[in-house]
Amino acid sequence: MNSQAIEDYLKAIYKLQVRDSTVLTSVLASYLQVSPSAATGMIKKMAASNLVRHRPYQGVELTAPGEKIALEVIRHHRLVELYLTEALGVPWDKVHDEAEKWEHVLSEDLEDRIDAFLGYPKSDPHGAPIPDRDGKISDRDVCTLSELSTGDKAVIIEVCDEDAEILRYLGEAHLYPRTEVQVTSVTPFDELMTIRIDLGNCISSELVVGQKITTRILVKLLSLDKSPTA
Amino acid sequence: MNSQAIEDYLKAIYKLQVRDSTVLTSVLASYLQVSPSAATGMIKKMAASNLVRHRPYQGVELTAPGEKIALEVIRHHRLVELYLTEALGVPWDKVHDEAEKWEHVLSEDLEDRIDAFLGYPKSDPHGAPIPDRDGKISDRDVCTLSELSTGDKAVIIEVCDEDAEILRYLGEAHLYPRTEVQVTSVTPFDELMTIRIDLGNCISSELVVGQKITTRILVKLLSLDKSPTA
DNA sequence: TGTAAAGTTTAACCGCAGTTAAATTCCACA
DNA sequence: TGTGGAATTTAACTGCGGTTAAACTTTACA
Repeated sequence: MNSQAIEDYLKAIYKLQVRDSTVLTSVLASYLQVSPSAATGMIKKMAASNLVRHRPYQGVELTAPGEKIALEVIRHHRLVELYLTEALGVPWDKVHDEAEKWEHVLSEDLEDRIDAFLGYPKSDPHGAPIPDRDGKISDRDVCTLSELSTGDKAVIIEVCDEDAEILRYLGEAHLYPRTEVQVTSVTPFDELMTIRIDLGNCISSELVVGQKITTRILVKLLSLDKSPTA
Repeated sequence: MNSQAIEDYLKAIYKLQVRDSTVLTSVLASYLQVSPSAATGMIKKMAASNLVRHRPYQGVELTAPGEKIALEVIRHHRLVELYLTEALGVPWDKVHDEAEKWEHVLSEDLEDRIDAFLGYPKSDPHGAPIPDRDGKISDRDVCTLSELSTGDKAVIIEVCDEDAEILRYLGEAHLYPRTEVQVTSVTPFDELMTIRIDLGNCISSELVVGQKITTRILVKLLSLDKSPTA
């Protein structure tokens, strides 16, 4: 069995690899809030167990066994997040921190029971995909909200779950997964985006959001209608 | 916050104090499966934090703050045991080991949600009382099954939860909390006890049990009818 | 009442995961 | 192409919770 610390490192490397296929020690260290030397030490230990590949001074990459463990931890995390929301009504800005603790103590048996209780779900409350038992994640055709242009219509697929304050803000604005939005306008330089949010029942609201928000929302483009609304 | 290790020590001392008000280092060490010197070390650390009182070579006792923490951990443990049984259908011989892990990562918020979900229960699946939020445990008028005599009728209040094999055996025999039993006979020397078990619907079964079992079952005496059935 | 055995504590050590400080390597730029 | 600065790694150390071995109490009994 791997320690909780190693599980946290593997999960972090997995997440950081999405952006850059090789992860620098300093990036990993600051993500995990430890000193660079602590990260180096753990990297060497994990490399010795063949969980990561380490090219000194160049960065680190998961091996197949390392990625497998990372995906198991992520599966635990996301199942627990959804379970806490569905079964116990924990608000969506709190489930992440709880799941950070629970993911490390979840037995296979309990994982299966929770999975069955939830009806073998495909995504967590923030829209993040839940890997299946073999660690497979279904492909998705998404981009960030910030990549859209004026007139684009899209449906929210996923929001970043790691900042509770942002989640509370998004919740108040009804920016949940499955909510439809349309880009009304984008300002130059700051790229402030005005979006129309579909609240259902033919009601909608408008909101101006900056890149702190637009880069943390993944959407699926619905139409390519570029005609300016103005 | 106290470490998981300290929580485990406090809980262990609490349980061992039920038998003997002062707990010997060796007894604590063997209960926790660590060396006596490890126990001594932790005892000294906990004494320095005023969680226990230590009389060297004589034993250890919980202080009021130490008992408070022990009861909080026990409350977590028993709530989780019941929750896993009720909400996820985990069999009663497995919930103990799961709860040993979960009890240390349960937030106050989640504790409250689980408590409410379960309807503020008073006892866990094995019949052990759940302390309330202030650590209070309601008084019970119980004795061990081994203390009964021929002819005594009693209702099972609690069974020891720490041995999964015994729990499976008890489950097969329908020896759950709230089951009624009557002592049919007791052999001399070995004190093998024949008991009639009320299975409901006017069906009953008979079983011969030794002290390994009879000392691990807490009952409440229903009648003092001592007339031998023979 | 002296002593041996049993129980307890102390001492020296280990692995884990972190720290700071020093040494090393890499890279970009003059 | 040499060199300074930034990133990385190594070295020395810390606290935690465990270990074994040695030293020390306590106690029971001859």
